[in-house]
Amino acid sequence: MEDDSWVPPAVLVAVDLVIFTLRESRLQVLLVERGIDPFRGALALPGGFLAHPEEDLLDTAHRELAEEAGFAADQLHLEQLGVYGTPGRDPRGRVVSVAYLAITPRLPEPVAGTDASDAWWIPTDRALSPDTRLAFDHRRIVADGVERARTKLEHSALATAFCAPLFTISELQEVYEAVWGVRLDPRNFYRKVQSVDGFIEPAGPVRKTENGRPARLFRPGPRQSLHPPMNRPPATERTPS
Amino acid sequence: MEDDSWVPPAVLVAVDLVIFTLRESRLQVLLVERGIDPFRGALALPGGFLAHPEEDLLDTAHRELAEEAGFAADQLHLEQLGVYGTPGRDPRGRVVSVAYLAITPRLPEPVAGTDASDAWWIPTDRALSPDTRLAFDHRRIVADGVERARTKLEHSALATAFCAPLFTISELQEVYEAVWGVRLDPRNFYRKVQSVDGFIEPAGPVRKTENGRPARLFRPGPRQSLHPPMNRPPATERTPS
DNA sequence: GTAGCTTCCTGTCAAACTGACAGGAAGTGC
DNA sequence: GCACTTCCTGTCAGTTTGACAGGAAGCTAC
Repeated sequence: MEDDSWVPPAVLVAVDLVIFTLRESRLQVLLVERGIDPFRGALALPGGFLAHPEEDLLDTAHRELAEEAGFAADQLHLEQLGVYGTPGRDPRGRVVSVAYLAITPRLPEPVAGTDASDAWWIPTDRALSPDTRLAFDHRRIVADGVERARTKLEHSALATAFCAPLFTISELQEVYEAVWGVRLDPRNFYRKVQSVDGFIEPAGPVRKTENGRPARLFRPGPRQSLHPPMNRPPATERTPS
Repeated sequence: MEDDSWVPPAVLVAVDLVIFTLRESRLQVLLVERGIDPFRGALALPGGFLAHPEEDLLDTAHRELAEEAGFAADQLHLEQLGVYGTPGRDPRGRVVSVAYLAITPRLPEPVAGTDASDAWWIPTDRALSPDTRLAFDHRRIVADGVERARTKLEHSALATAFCAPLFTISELQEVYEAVWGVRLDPRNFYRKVQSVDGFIEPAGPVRKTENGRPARLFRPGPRQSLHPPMNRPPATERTPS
């Protein structure tokens, strides 16, 4: 500060994406196999550096989302997760990475026509298990993403981002059960979810078939924050069998 | 990506601090008057660039905290708030700023012996009012900080960070009332706050005098997350007279 | 000392919410 | 038709919430 000729140091800024979806009733995250060093062969979050010095961070996230996973901007939830800038987290040099949390409904095909062709949906509990090797500090970032999703489910309408535009109440319950790793009583869930003011609203008299009695369809309501919040049961912390 | 000679762009990384405290029963934020262009004379959050290319972000935050406000590392709560990297937010060039949220108990002297001598505690509602000119996008950052504090008060023990090591229940209530901008019933607050498991614990038979009947003292409990959460009343959104 | 003031703390009560559970409604396949 | 599925409505006891009464324990004024 005292030295007028002092110039602040410049660092590389990257964007990493934690993309969540629900598949086979489990919370899964999109990971790519790295084709280059460092961490060649390890799994990593999709992401990359700013394309040019004036690219907005959110634009970078959207661009990577399209390039690496083929997602259009408007079909998913996207929010900032945090910054990860510990020196030494990237062996190539100082890289500050901005992590974004993206949530998408289950898509017809896993990952189609992507730039990084070696991309897979991995259940989060497997991604976080000790014997899965993740590049950089991406294990921590995934863990933070899971934690964020868990708490946001309590007092925001985030769960609907996992669902198609129209969904049934049991589909919504499936989201809560998968992310929280708990079983919920369908009847109490049914009552609760409809009593929270602008959470979900009925979508016409339309119905839908599968196996049993047809279920009513709902769409996301206007409310983003839930009052009163959804009640997370005292953590059995076991994935529902 | 296709061009092997492509080099990712480097940008400047700064750290900004949203430092909250409680003074005169109001939530206040520490702002400094800028002595240099751009935004000379406007109010801004304390902060600065990385001192050297290998400085950790959290270290930068602690260093600025000490330099600009004279706070030691261990006497306050510090957490990451978010990243602000819109191109054009700093007229001098591309700057990506990492905002940290700091919370400190009320201190004997406002701001003593600081580097930036023109620092003041400003009530947040005044800082956010239209006729206060804040530098850069700091208005947005302060607003995000307030919002973060409000929601974290609901389901974390953050409120105790505003208090001295030992505090009374009414002091704790004062925090909730100031940050939420609501009046709470002391009797219900008293009951609720003690029923939440590890939130606060009694600190000896010690007492303390002021004006009326002496109050029992408490210290922060081990629990960081509150189950069940504190209940935020349906937003009158008026500061308590 | 007592009256009057302050703030702190305990207790009560009705309304609302929660968790556990019974059982009927509306589809499917056989 | 029957068995089986899932969806939806209801009941009921235990807990939590919000509103409020009133006593306890300090201070100051007289």
